[in-house]
Order: sequence, then C-alpha cells, then structure tokens
Amino acid sequence: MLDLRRVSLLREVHRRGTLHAVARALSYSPSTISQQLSLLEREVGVALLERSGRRVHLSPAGLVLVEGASALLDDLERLETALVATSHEVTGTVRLAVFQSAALGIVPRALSLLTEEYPQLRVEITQREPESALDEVWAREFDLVIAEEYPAHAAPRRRELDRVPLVRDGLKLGVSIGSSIHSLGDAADRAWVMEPRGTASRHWAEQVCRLAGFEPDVRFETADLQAHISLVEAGHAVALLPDLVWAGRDPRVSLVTLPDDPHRTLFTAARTSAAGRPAITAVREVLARAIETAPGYAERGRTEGGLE
Amino acid sequence: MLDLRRVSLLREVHRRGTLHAVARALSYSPSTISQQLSLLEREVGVALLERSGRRVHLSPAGLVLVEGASALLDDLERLETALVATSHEVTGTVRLAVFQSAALGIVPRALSLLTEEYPQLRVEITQREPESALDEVWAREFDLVIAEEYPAHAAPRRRELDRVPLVRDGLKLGVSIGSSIHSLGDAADRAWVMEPRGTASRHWAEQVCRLAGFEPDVRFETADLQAHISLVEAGHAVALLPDLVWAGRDPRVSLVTLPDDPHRTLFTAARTSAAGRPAITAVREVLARAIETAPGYAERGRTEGGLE
DNA sequence: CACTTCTGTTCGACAAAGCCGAACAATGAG
DNA sequence: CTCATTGTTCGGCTTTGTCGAACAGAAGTG
Repeated sequence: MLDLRRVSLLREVHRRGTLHAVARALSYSPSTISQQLSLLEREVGVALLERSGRRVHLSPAGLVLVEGASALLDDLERLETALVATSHEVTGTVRLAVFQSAALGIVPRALSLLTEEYPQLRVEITQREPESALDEVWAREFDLVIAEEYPAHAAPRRRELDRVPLVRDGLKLGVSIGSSIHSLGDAADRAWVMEPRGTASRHWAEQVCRLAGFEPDVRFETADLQAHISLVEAGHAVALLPDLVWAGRDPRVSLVTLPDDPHRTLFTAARTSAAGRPAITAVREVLARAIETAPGYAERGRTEGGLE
Repeated sequence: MLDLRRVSLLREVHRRGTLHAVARALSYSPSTISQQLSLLEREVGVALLERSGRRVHLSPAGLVLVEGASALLDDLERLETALVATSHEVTGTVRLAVFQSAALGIVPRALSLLTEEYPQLRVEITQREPESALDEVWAREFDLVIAEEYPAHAAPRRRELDRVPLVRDGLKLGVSIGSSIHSLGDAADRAWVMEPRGTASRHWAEQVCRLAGFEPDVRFETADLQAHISLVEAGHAVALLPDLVWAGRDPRVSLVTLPDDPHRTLFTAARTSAAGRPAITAVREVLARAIETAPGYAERGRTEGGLE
C-alpha cells in the first residue's frame, strides 16, 4: 500500500522545489528526504523525480501522484477532524501563527484564558507575517492563523481555508500629546514611522497620505509597532496605528480620527478540513473573547471615538 | 498524521470481528494487532474499541473512522492504479484466485503465455471457491478472481468490483463410453457424482434433474472435478460437466447435449479501483486468449456439438 | 579561470519502531 | 469444572528510519 507519509514528502518537493528546502521545513536532514523518495520510487516502480542540473523536479507520473494525493491528504485530515470531533473534548495541539500587533494585544490574555479553561490543550505560538502565514497554514505548518486585511488590500482567498472575522480594528493617527496636529493634513510635513515596504499596512498608510494630498516623509521604517509607539510618544514621528495596540495599556499619545473612520479587519483562518476540530473552535472562541474583554479597548472600539 | 496502515487494521477488525482473525488473515501475530491498535487509539486520543466479554467491537468513533477510511483507502488504490498506468508497463504482482475446474483447464496455458510475454510480471495463484473468492478480492486479499455464474444462480454483484465476462461454457451430461444413455431422462436411475451442497454447481445440477422429473441419486460428492471424470470414465456414475474440463485433453467419455443447451458463464472480477492496472488488464487478456486457443475446446465450444 | 556555494546522493552508524513468542487474566462453551 | 479462545503485557529481536560525514556535479563569483 502506498505510504502517504512518503507521498506527502513528494508533495513538499513540488511545493518547495529542492530537497534541502523540504528538509529544512520539516526538520529532517536532506539525506533522509532523498532516501525516502528513492524508496517511494522503487515501491511504485515509476520514476517520480527528474534531475535537471543540480536541481530536481517532478516527472509527469510524479505530478499525477501529487495531484491525487493532495485531495487525499485533505480527505484524511477531514476524517481525522470528524473523529476527534466525536468526543467534543478540547485536546491536542494547535499551532497558531500571529503577527506582532496581534501578539501584543490579545495573545497574552487569550493564552491565560486557554490554560485556565482548557488545561488539556497545548498551544504553540509563532510570530509570522500575515501574508506568509496564510500560505503556511495551507501547507499544514500551522493550524490556525490570525491575519489582517487592510482597506482595498484584500488578502488572498483560498477555498481550502476557512476564514472567520475576529474584529473590526479602527485605524487612527497617533501624535505626541500636546502637539498641534488635529487632522491628517496637519501631519503632512512631519516625520513618519511606517512598517516596511511590501506590507499591507504600509501600502494602506501611503495611500491615505496621498489621498490627503501629500507624500509622507518616511524617516523610520520598522515592523515593530512597539517602536512606532515609542517614537510617537517621544515626538520624533507620527504614525497610523490600529486601536488594538492599546489593548491592555493606556495610550500616552493623542489619537486623531481619520476621515471615513477607516479600519482593518482581523480574521482567523484554518484549513477547512481541520476547522471542525474542537480545539480550533475553542481557540477561536477564546480569541474573540479576549478582544471583547480587553480593558479599555472594547469601549474605545465600540464608541470609535478619538482620544485627542 | 493519521497512519492509514493502522486504520486499515481497524477496518479488518470491523470486518472479521476478532483480533486473532485479523492476525491470521494478514499474517501477523495477535500481539502485533493489539499493540498497533492501542497505538492508534493513543494517537487519535479517542477510544476506538470497546471490550465486551472476551471479544471486542468498534466504538461509535471507531465506526466513523472505518467508514471514512474505507472510501479513502479506495481512493488511495485508485490513485496508485492511475500512477502505474502512466507507464503502460506490465509489472508488479497480481494475486489471482481460481477455482479448480478453471485451474485445470486454462491456468497452466495462461501461465506459460504470461511468463513468456511479461517476464516482469509476478502472478500468485491460489485455489478458492468462487463464492468466497469474490469477497476476498473485495477485501484486498486478491487482485483478480476467476468466478462462475450458473443459470438462475447469479453471483453477488458489488459495485466496487469490476466484472468482465470470460467465456460461455457449455454444460453437458457425461456418461461412460458405450452406455445406453442418450438423454437426461435415461440417467434418472443412475448413480450421480456432484459437487458438495452449497455450491452453485450443485444447486443447478439438482434443478436440472428435478425439471426432468426425477431426483438424482447422488452417491458421490466431491469438489474435485478430476474425480468426477474418473468416476464417469469407469462407468460408476454420471455427471453434469462443463466443456472447460476438456480443455487440452481428449474426453474419454460420451457427452450428451441437454435441452435448451445450458451454460455457465465464467467471468473475472477485480476491484474497480485496481482494474486499470496494466498488469491486471494483461492477465485478463491472456486468460481470454488461453481459452480461445485451448486445443479441442474452442471447436467444441463453438459448434456446441455433443460427442456421444 | 579558480573558488565557493549550492545541489542531490551514498555510506556507515545508531536510534526508533515494528514484530514475535511466551506468559497471563478473563471469558464462555462443553 | 475443564478447556479452548480472546485480548493484553512483557522482554528481546529485526527491520526501518534517521543522521552526519564524505562525495560528485552544477551554477554562480571574483
């Protein structure tokens, strides 16, 4: 009988291109991958890989196998989900990927709720950018991801992923307390801190400025929102910040409401085939609750009022 | 990831009822089965087996798993078939189940054709009764079976099995040379040799006699058609014999044609998911050819003439 | 060109997993 | 009761999986 473990190795080779990459991703040595694949080839009696230069790619037969196996592995996971769902027990391991501002705001609170309510559950948390994290959930490296979507910057939608909105997170302009800035236009000549190029946040922030009629002077560039806050507090820069960064802490900056009251949407995503796991349902529920009950944040979020 | 090997063990437990039976069927020791199943239970974290007395049966969760896994294992085999079919090479192993009269008549000839034309192919042959063999093909213990169907005695039709007719095999009354029997009625008072009760052959033979107005005096009962022939040759009994028993040999008995010229149908069956394997196609083709070219048989079969 | 850095592969050594037989406890049949 | 049968547990052995080191070839780099 065809060993699905080996076949999924082949699937990874197709996804990643080189055996070394597969080995790295799955925490194996390259020699193991090579040997298991040769074994698979000998078992089925058909060449699955073709050497081309120092690289390797799938043969037609290999493609047939991977294509069929993907559907099959999906079914397998669905079956596994149906099985653990029969007991309604929240148990096992959930590998969760979060990005930094989510980690800061809601994860610590969610985590303490989880350890308290579901001691049987093991949650592994890794920091990832939303864009890559979605891919990695799809590739079964994580089970659940917290991702975000900025206005006019929709995240990719795979139909294999089950997506649940988490929160509508208001976006405001942060300036130092006592500054004379009361609208976006007032900040046209200030120094800005923004996230690195290529992120959805950066793209949106630049669009907002340009729509307001100016090109922002981005003097600081970092993915670390904590650094954004520090720079704003100290008066070195202004920044566009989501409300969620204030969850559980008092903002020591002035927040200016933007025109049309824009917001990003945080959502969670899991593979559809695994979304039914009681463990995943539980984590999602707790995440939503953690946001609901975040001190200070909920009220601000609900009233959508600035704090300037 | 759920290990399908272990799951299929569970599936066998469901089919066979006891761990010992599974062990016997799959050539493992009972302790292995027990250990692998406990391992599976620990992996999924759900009880799959329920002890009841000294036996064991599946829990609701176990049933969920087996039900889903059956479809999955089927898909897996279909995938494997599609894979080996990409190369069109006749290779691998085919486990073939035949019943005795088929083994006598066509298998030796087919086997020599196979070894000559497909030296890469390994064929394992086991003797089985048609009724049980169909079940065993379904249960993956064989890949291909030669089975038979008597008039008004249709064999079970599973939709998971792919059925291909092999030959229309005439049935005639065999009597010793020089006897005064020229019709079925003449044999009413003779001693008969028939196959054991419970076989399709026996059921049909008795029906034929009763329709002719008498109850046969079955003095000899054996599944061995070779023995039937010997008894008929020596004049100890008469018998209803399929033409196929004469494939490759000269009948030294007289054959009396029956009213309506009845026949049994020989057919082959494979799991639908494996029927596309080049190896299986090849074996089927060779079997058909072996019958076509059987010396003496083909002519008799075609003309349907008695030899009395 | 020489040199480095990648690729995938092979080899020997070692750890993990699979498997068996024997011994055992519990159950049901004669 | 007696005895066969069923599932389980325990040491020990065999097979399988895995790693690191060494290797050969290909592609880039200076």
